[in-house]
Amino acid sequence: MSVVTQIKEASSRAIQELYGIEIQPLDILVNATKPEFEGDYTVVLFAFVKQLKKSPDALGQELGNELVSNHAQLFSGFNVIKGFLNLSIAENYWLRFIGMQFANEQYGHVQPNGQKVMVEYSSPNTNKPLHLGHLRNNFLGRSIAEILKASGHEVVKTCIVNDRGIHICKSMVAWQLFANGATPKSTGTKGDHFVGDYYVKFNDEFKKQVATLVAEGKTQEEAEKEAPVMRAAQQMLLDWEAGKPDVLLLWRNMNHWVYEGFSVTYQIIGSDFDKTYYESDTYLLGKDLVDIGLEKGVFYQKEDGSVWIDLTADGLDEKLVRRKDGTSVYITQDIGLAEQKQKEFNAAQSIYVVGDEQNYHFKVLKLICQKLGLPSADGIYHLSYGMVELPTGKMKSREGTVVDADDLIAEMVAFAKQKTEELGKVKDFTDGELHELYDTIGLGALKFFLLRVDPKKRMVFNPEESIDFHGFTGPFIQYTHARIKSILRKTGPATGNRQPATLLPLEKDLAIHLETFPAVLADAANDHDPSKVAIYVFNLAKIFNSFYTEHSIANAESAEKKNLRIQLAQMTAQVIKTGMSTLGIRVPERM
RNA sequence: GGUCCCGUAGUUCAAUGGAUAGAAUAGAAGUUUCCUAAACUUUAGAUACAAGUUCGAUUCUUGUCGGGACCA
Repeated sequence: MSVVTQIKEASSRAIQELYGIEIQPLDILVNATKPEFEGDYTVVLFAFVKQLKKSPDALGQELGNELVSNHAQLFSGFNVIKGFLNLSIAENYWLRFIGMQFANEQYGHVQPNGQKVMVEYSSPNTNKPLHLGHLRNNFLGRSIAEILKASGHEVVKTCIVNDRGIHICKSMVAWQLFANGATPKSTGTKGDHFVGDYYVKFNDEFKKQVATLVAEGKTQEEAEKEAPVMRAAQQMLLDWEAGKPDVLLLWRNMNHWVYEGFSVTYQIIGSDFDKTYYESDTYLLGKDLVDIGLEKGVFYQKEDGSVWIDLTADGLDEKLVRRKDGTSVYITQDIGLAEQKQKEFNAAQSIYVVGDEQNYHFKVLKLICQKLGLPSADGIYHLSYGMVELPTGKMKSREGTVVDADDLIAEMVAFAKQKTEELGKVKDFTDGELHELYDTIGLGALKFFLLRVDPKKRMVFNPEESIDFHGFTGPFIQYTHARIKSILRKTGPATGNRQPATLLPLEKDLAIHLETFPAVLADAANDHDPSKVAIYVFNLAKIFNSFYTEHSIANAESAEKKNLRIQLAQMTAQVIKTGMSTLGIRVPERM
């Protein structure tokens, strides 16, 4: 049990003992004590002074006495300042903690709790390659899956591929017009980029045709409707729905090229899925649910035959669920897919990693599922993340300001190579080891940059400044790990039974910080927020670096000190490794 | 027009209603006969504005201004 939890529970019991009043441990606020005061953890008393009819000072003294006398192995003393009860944790407690955990490779992992969680992420369109925004999605999805696993959940990772619709038809039309039978192979192009290029060509041609039509006297709107390439794309979609063999063949080919390209990128960034759904298989789902909803009175039919749900009582609008021509809409498919996933996996929780422009959509989706009585409805959670913007503003594919995922990764890796060569610390590495190191550092920097921010918030990516390996970055943490490993190679491992009697302040800081790791992971899992782990691991590395410059490990004052410091170093490396792995980031042995 | 989100150092990010608002970076000044200087130490710098709620507000409420998203 964590120290903070122990303090909360002990305080709750003490208040019960002293005053006969029940206060839940969860309602007791415990913070790390500010550095300018004496103590390690602080109980904030203001919240109870009214209820207990005590002055903050008297309450602090009484509670402090009660806690210290009943838990001598945990607390070594206390002081009260204003309404704050500052508790000092016994040094022995930290020493015991380090002695018990320093070699535990599973430290931070929780025993399986039998709860199954689905994480749907990535979810690309098949008409263009991945960009920076997709990377945030992929890193978040992968990371939250790892964090949930570490928290004892069984995780099923899924992906829904948007492989049908007007967007892919546009690429298909352009390919027919301009490709002359070219393929990714014949042109030496990565498949997703190849198809994306035709999507761009379509738009260029479309613009040209619209301009011509406008020059001939059409309105903009008419021109956009009548442009031959647009008509062709729409016809293509109808033909696809009708199952025209040559259209289906082309569609399969182009999607296949895209998947080949994606799989290369996924391999590099570490995205994988237990189950991939394709919209071409799922887009008709949910139709039967509309009828069921009508029967149940959840939905209603308008005179024109269209079917709606009235969500005004829940503070939302009325929402269309089936058009008057009987075709279903986006949300209907999602309800159908939610039902199918539930039948297939029966997960308690279903997390959708999707951008915040769909906040409303997911509110509606969850509400409708609840009203339809789907068993999985309450477990729907939209892990909503903000857009990644450039210093110049939004990325716009039309203006060519989109940051391509493959390009960016290549740049990061190249920068890692350049920096590594400048420093010249790993000249004895083989070519294979070097490439692995560059990948580790370059991708580590990129992943850390995108994960260190609260997912909900929009963030700015500055291509020049964001490629930085100093400070609050992945490589900073990787470097700390490598340095620890280098020490451990020289000192050999710690033994369990030799420890000094006391701790220096920097040693204690490390121990305290290491002790909170499981709580941080639990917090990150609860809030679906990998940034908490990122911030934690960064702080741990920083504390270690201060400790490292101040105190020698290999040449410590005594054999006991040396052993303790090796234990601390070993455990720090372990927690960095575990923490970074939940972010999908590897840490090198040397760099 | 309606609904929702966001405004914190020059910049990029922190801060479950709690003590003097933390980091990083950019700026200034230092640290290498000693475990990897991709490091460490010191220094300066911010809650958009105005009310309210209370022992206490970056956090909650209302309004203003600014930015963004969604729904037609």
